[in-house]
Amino acid sequence: MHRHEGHDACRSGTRDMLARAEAVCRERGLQFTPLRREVLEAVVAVGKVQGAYDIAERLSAPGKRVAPVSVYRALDFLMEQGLVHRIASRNAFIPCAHDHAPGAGVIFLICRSCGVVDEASSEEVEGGLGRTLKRAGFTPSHSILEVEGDCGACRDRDQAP
Amino acid sequence: MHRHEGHDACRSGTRDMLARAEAVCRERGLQFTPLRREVLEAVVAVGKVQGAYDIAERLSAPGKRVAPVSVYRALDFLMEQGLVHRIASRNAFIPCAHDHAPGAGVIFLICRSCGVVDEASSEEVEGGLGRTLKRAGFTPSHSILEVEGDCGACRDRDQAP
DNA sequence: GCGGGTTTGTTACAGTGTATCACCGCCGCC
DNA sequence: GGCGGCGGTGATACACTGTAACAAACCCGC
Repeated sequence: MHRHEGHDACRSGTRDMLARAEAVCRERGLQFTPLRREVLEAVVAVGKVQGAYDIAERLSAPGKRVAPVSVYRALDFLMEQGLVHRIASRNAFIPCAHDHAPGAGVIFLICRSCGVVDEASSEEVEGGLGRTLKRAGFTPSHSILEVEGDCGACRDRDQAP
Repeated sequence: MHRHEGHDACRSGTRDMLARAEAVCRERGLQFTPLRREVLEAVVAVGKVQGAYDIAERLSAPGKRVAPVSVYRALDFLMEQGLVHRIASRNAFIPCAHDHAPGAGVIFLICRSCGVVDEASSEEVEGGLGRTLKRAGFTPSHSILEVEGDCGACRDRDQAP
């Protein structure tokens, strides 16, 4: 089991993220278009959960409107490439913090006060879940594990104002 | 770790469920009104995931329309009492199969072909998750764990037609 | 240049959930 | 009996989330 390097590392890079996206697309023969880049930039820049309509609004400017449907299409693409995650309990999207195995059991830690989402993983959880499903005679196709609560940073901030 | 008794037992009882609901409400000094009863009946009777609008339609009849907003209010109430669960990945609702500790880490097993939702639990998963959160410095308020896939019954049916 | 695939823009619409206000029924109180 | 409060319901309207369908633009290889 391991845990990743923290938000600073995640946030380290709009640049890193874009570089990763470009690499992924080149490698797979897919187009990393301006719209897809802008949507990814918006998701990474904010770093918190935000809805597709928030992103659309953020990308829109007087004279240049980005329709939600375009954002959805870009997000679908980015999710297929594993660059963005969808948070089901919030109908919202976040950047993928780092490369993890495509089907890996990611645990999303959603802070309800600051909206930052951390990613964790645990072989213990994953193994236990696999055994539980097997015992239940259930064949999984995919699973989501989202935890809402307070992140350490917010707790510290609230306690020492 | 344990697993519950299977769908037959869950389904055993619209009657059991209603009795439980009445008991819960009486005990807590809350009203188990006709509307709330009807909504709970509809959720239990179908047994599969269904949206609030499905329930509203099911309860409506020529001359007696039940508005979705009323269904939502009843569902909110029933969820607060732990009689109904919400499946975030489907925007849908199911009856709570049985009494589990209010905050317990329930695992939802959602069959994508028949729509039946089984509930499981695992101390291994729960313990591992707790340790992972602690290590991440994250204080959970609540979590959801939903797995989509094929239940044993559907797999058997499909393999031996 | 041309044909065929992919991407984007645009409009419209379906599905999900909430806010607001009025009304009703009930209960306790004067 | 009358009055006021309170929770529940009905009804309308609206906000938010997501998708369908079609046309136009773009790119790329031929």
